Amino acid sequence: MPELPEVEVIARGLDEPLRSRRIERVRVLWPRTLAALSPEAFADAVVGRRCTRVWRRAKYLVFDLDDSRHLLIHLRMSGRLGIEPTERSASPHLRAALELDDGQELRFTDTRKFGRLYVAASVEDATGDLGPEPLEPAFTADWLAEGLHSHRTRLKSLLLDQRFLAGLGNIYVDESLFRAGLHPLRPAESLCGDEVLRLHSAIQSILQEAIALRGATLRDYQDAEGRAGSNQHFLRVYGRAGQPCVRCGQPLVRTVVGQRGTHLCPHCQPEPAGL
DNA sequence: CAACCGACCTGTTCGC
DNA sequence: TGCGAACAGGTCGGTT
Repeated sequence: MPELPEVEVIARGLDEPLRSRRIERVRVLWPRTLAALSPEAFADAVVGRRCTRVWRRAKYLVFDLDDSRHLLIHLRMSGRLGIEPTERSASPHLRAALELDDGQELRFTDTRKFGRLYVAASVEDATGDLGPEPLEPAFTADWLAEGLHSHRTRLKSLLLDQRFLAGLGNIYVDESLFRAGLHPLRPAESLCGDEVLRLHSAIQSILQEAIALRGATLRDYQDAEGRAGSNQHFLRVYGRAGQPCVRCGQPLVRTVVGQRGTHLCPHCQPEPAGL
C-alpha cells in the first residue's frame, strides 16, 4: 500500500509525539507480525527503551532506540500506524501495540497481515540491500544513467526493484514513467541521455508533489493522525484506464508488466520497437 | 541475470 | 441477489 511519500508522511507525523517516549509494555496480537523474534524476545528488546527519533528509509519506518538499536516497521499492503489512548477501543485488525509512558500507545493495524516489525542493531540488518533514496543527493542523473545502462531488464521492473532505487512502488513508477514519456517495457539500457534526464526529474518531482499532498489514499491508507492524503486526485495514469490522457486526450490503457497492473498512455509513452 | 509463479492474507469490486 | 473470479499500494523464495 504505502510507498515512499506515504511512509514519509507517517514518519513525520510520528516523530514529534514519539520523541523521548518510553515503551512500557508491548502487546502482540498476531505473532507472525514480528519478522524474526518471538513475542518474548521482542518485548525484551523494546520494553524500557526510549524512542529518540522516527524517520524513513525506503518504505520502512525506523524508530531509533536509546540503546542505539532500531525498531523497523514495514507496512506492506495494508499496514497502518497511529497513536491512540490505550483505553480507546481498537480495530479488530490490531496486530501489535506499544504502550507508552504518556497513557497512549502506538498501534499497528494490518488487515492483510503482510506488514512486519523488526528489531536490529543496524538499519541494514533489517532491510537488506537497498538502493539510494531518490530525494537524497546521491540520486543524481549521472548515477541513474550508469545504473540504467548496466541493466537489460524492463524499465518498470528495475524501478520497482528496491535494491536498485529505494521507495518507489506501483503507483509512483507508473506516474513517473508517464511524466517522463517512457514506456514501462523499454529496456533500461536503451534510454538516451535526454530520456534519463526526464526520468530523473520526473521521479523527484512526482515524489515531492506526493509528499506535499500528504500521500495518496486509494482505499485504506491514512497518516499517523488518521487523515487521508489527497494525492489520489492528482494521479495522471494510475487507476485511470479508459479515461482520456490529460496530455493528448487518447484513452489510457491498463496492461500487466511483471505481474503488476500497469497504467500508461499509448500515445505519450510509445512502445519500444521490436515487441 | 531476467522473468515468472506461488506464497503470504483479507476485503472489495467485477462480471455473469 | 448470488457467487466465483479478479484485483489490491509489497516482497520473498524457488524455478525455468
